Amino acid sequence: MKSRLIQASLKFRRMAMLAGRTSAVFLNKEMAGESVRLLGWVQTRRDHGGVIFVDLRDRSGLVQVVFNPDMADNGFALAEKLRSEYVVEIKGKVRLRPEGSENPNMQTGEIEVIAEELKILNRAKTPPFYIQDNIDVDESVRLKYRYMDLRRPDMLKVMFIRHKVMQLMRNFLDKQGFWEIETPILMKSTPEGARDYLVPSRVNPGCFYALPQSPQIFKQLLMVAGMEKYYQIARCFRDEDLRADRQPEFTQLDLEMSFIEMDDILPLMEDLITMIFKEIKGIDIPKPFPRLSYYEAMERYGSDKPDTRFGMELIDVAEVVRNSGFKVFTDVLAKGGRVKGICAKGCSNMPRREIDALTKFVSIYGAKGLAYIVWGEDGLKSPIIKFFTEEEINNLMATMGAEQGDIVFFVADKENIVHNALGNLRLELAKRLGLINPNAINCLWVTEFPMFEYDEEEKRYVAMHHMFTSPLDEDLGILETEPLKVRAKAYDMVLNGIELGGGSIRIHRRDVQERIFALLGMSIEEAKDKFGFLLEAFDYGTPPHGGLAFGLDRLIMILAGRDNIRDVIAFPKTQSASCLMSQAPSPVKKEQLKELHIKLDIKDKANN
RNA sequence: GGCCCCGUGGUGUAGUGGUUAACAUGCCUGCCUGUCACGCAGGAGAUCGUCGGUUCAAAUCCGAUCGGGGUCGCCA
Repeated sequence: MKSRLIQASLKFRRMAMLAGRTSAVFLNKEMAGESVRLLGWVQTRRDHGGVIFVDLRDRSGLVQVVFNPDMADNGFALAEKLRSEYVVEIKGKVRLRPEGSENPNMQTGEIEVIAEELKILNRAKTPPFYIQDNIDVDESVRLKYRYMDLRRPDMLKVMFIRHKVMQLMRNFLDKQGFWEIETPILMKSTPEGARDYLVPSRVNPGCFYALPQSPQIFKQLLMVAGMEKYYQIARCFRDEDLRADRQPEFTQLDLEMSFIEMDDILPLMEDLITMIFKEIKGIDIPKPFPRLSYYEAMERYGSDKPDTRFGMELIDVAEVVRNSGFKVFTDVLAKGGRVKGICAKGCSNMPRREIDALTKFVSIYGAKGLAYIVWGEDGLKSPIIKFFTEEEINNLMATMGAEQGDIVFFVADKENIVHNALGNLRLELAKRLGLINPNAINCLWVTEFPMFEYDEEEKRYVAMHHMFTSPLDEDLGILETEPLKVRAKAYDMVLNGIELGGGSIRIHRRDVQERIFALLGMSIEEAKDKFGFLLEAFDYGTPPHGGLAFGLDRLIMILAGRDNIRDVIAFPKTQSASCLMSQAPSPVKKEQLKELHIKLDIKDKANN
């Protein structure tokens, strides 16, 4: 990875030179004897009484500056006053370090700068934590002093990668004929999907804008508008609970194209992503990416974003156990549920308490139990073995592909619970057993998502992707009769089990769109109220179109080898959606609320 | 909204009923001409997140609350 990144960073070093300033890591042996002007922060000061060493840090790296007592203008006395994070300007000469005092651990360790002039541009309070990599500091402290945290080389590197990726995307899409077009941040609240962030309108009392969950509707309107190829690096807002890979505001590479089908857009997106991995990491990802149907992904991996860097697939054992004497399994099957298992290779010596822990683990996902059979050195051991005949057991172990030394685990329940529980158990076991090669990059597409899911709470169908997603042509006939079987022209790109992006081919015919609205239990009037402008637009010559959006933060997270997206966002929010640095959100003055015609209805907390 | 983990000098930790609240690092002062996590000597720095309870006695036990993280639900 380094070569390309360093090549790229050379550019900003040249820029620095133009400003009459030299970046720290630009200095090298060949520059010995040259006069330079350095600007940056004091990393460390080592005061030996008669000589002072200062490691000067700028965005590019570190260089050692030497202060001797014979400096002009009292420079040495000034150097004695230097402290960590002071901002300084140093003029001096580059020279090779005396023999034996080179520092091979430092990129500029062969040289040093003899200071001739020192100017303290600004002093600094003692930093709350070290400005260096691999610090062990509570994240809340880092977030409170984010501007300090970002000075750390690790964080600078992440920000640089992020910048580069955005430039690569823009270049790539520009060359492909995409136009970068901005869409409104203040827009109309729409039903479905995530909870909106609302913004009150002062001039329209009682009315609210919503911040976009994504530019979805506008990008479709841009297709109606004949832009043909649009993209935007767009900020999106969703007022839902946070996770390690979810922030209330996040960034998407959003794009849309006219006159395309799935087979036009998927290869193009593969080109984009593989190019980025090549440029940033020097990794070649083979194309085309494998495609898995949603059905296959769920059946084999129990997930719509399968991590296929390892096997341990889910295996259906319904036919083997259907007529057995084990009521837990047979009852579930009789009620239309599923019984599936996974085989953990070489785990037969797993201690009982660990198996109990796994049982607890699957209960998180609603599984009522975790059946298991251990195939140890002295044969099979299991609390459930007594319910089966020998033939059934042999059959079961054969179906599971189990051998001596393995454990097989089973979950019996409703289909979604079985898949969710085993899918996550599979990942958990892989993590514990170290089955995942951390350097592997594994990309695939999941396609043929169902159009609808049934929402038990609302007692109606809801769109799985969104309500503008086109059904597969061959499934249009069963739209009203068997809606749950209708598949969508929707696709997700999955990278190492992380959903990187997703999109769909959109409905461009009004009649189909109205049938979808009807199925979602939305009357024409309601649809007109919510999306009238879009429906109306569709009447004026809408081209077939489709698109996709990538989660930029997640992509950067993977590229930078991080395990949460806070680390790749300059100023992220905490799990409670607040900013520890700026203290947002915060109460506002009564007058501000009054102007907005808003009265608060909360208990006692912060009621102005 | 549920479950789990965490909260002690600036930072990271130790301390599981009675301690002068310990250690490392950082910080301050002095000394030191080749260090690079410089070294040496000395010093300052903590109402143990907050509130309440139990107890003769609480950093320690209990309850609540606040803050941070993970996760389920939720969210593409």
